Amino acid sequence: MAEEKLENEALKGLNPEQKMAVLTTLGPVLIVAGAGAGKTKTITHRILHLIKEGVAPSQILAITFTNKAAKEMRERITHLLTENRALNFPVAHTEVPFVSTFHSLGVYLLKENCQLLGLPRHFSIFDKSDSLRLIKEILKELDINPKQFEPSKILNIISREKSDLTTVENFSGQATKNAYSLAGVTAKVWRLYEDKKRAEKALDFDDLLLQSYLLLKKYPEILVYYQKRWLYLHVDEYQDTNKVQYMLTRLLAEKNRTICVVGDIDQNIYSWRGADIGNLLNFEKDYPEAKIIKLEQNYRSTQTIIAAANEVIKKNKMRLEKNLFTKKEEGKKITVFEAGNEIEEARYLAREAKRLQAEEKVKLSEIAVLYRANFQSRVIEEAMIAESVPYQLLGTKFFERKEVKDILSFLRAALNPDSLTDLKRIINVPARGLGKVTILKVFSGQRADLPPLVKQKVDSFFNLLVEIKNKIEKEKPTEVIKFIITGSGLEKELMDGTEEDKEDLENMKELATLAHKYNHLPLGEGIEKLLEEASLQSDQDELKETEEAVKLMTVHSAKGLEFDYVFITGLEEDLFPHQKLGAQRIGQAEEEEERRLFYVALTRAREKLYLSYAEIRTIFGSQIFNSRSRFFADIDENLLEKEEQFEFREKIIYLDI
DNA sequence: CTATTCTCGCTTTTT
DNA sequence: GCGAGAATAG
Repeated sequence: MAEEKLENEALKGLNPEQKMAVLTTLGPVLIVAGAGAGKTKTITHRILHLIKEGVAPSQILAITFTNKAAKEMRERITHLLTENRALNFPVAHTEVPFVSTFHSLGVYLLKENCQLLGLPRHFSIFDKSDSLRLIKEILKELDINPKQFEPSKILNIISREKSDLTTVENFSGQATKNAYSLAGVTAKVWRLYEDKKRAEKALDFDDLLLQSYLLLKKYPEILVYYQKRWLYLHVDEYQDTNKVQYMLTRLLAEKNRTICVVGDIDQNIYSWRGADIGNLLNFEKDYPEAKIIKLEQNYRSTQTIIAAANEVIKKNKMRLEKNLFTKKEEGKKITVFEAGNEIEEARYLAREAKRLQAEEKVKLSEIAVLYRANFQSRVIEEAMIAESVPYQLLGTKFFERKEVKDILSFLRAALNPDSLTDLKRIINVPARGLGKVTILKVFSGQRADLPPLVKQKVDSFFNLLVEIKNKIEKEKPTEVIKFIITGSGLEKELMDGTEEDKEDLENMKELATLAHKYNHLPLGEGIEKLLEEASLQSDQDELKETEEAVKLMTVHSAKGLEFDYVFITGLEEDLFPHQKLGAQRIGQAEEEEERRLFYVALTRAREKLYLSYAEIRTIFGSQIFNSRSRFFADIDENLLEKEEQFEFREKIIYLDI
């Protein structure tokens, strides 16, 4: 019986030979699978099989694309292990496979070897806005016009180069040509950026991967250590790996060659971030002895949905031939709704969701609304509120909220006194009467020369940080955060402020609540984990997972998820497929990536799809007329039905301001 | 030197 | 229609 439960859906579709290959091949395995074929499940199954065969869980490493996926996989493995204890698994229950994202793995590797790298254990992790602020500062120092050389563009180049394993040194070497070109400026800025970052004892997102790679490359004995430690490697969403991730994987796998990767080139939607499908296509070259397994049966969607998805993706030229099939029923037709504008579109979604719940007894949590760009969520939220449909917005980063970042900065600054970025952020939070000039003086070591009154204020701020540090060593994370809120005077300030202030305070308290789950860890370690989770943008949404609500998210963040009912919105030219403002027609490669993205969106649905678009959309406050997306032409008319319920076509009343 | 008001430019997608 | 920097008032 228990054996039966171990059997997973994905493997049922394989012929016995393939099944054996997945489970028993210890050498390299490449699983090429379509959407909904059970890629992640297959990895999970293989891991369990290894354990069953006597492999210690601690010798297994699995890399997933998101933290959420990692968490789910860990839970599933733990669950199945407990369930199958009766089968006499040779497992000590303290042992768990190491399941994480590449970035978490990076943090882990760098922390374990921090002394060697000259880093403190509590190194800060820069997010994009931290990096951007630093680059702006550098441009100012260099007296470079940020309009001529945009900070975000410079950061993008640096980030892409780092993902491609280019270090500052290499880049400066290449880009000596013209000091006034973008490359020249970038080289100069990048150098300073690295220096300042190092002085702050901080790493940025790309460093987590690049530095990990360089560590293993530079110290062969360390590499050997990890190769011995993780004998069995698994990588999910292999098509989305970039060069650093690929090289890191290769280093860890090249000796044992017991690597199993899973991917689908039709779902490569991160090439803008350096993801290279070549990594997947070249797997056979890297590991000539590799077994290749194709999974084409989809266990998720109805025939209608699969037919539409197949038709869409077939239009792409840069792909391997693959045809998904399903044994599920034909299913409902795809509903197309043409809205006059985005408000009407949003109202339709909200009402239809409400109708589905009332008339078809659909759980709201089984309904997802997908869109191309985050700004589209606003109108949808407003409609959900107006129609009083409970919703949950995914992807709004709780940790990116200003007030939450402030609290986190207090923690970071207390632990890492070198972190100028954090100090600058909070030295005047709440307003202590310390402005730009004072801050400049404080950080250029002129603290003693300040006017007495100002000096007193500055000193009390630094005393607060010391107090926080003491609390971290003595109290549980929840208590530390509560102390920051009260001790800093933020509570007093915000309590009798505006409605918005009170909301900010609520979010800060929410952080204290969230920190609760780290309370059981040894003192100090909890805060460390909290900061790590915050920097790596792990999902905090799970907190409200139980809530019965429609889920709103971008197509990108819907990857790997599935829902019974899926609305794909904003299907207009220039929006989906997206086209940068003012750019010329999108090229072949871009169009194909957008099409893959659309394919990902389509294949999220189990039961039914809704496609909608607006004839007029307000962007930046001005009205844009758009024609419907070219992707409609890819889908057979017979699979579609038009929404003709004109009750939704009410006149929209425009408020004059 | 700091606090407040004002204006301009902006938006893919994310670990 | 918002949020970060500049201009201006205190």
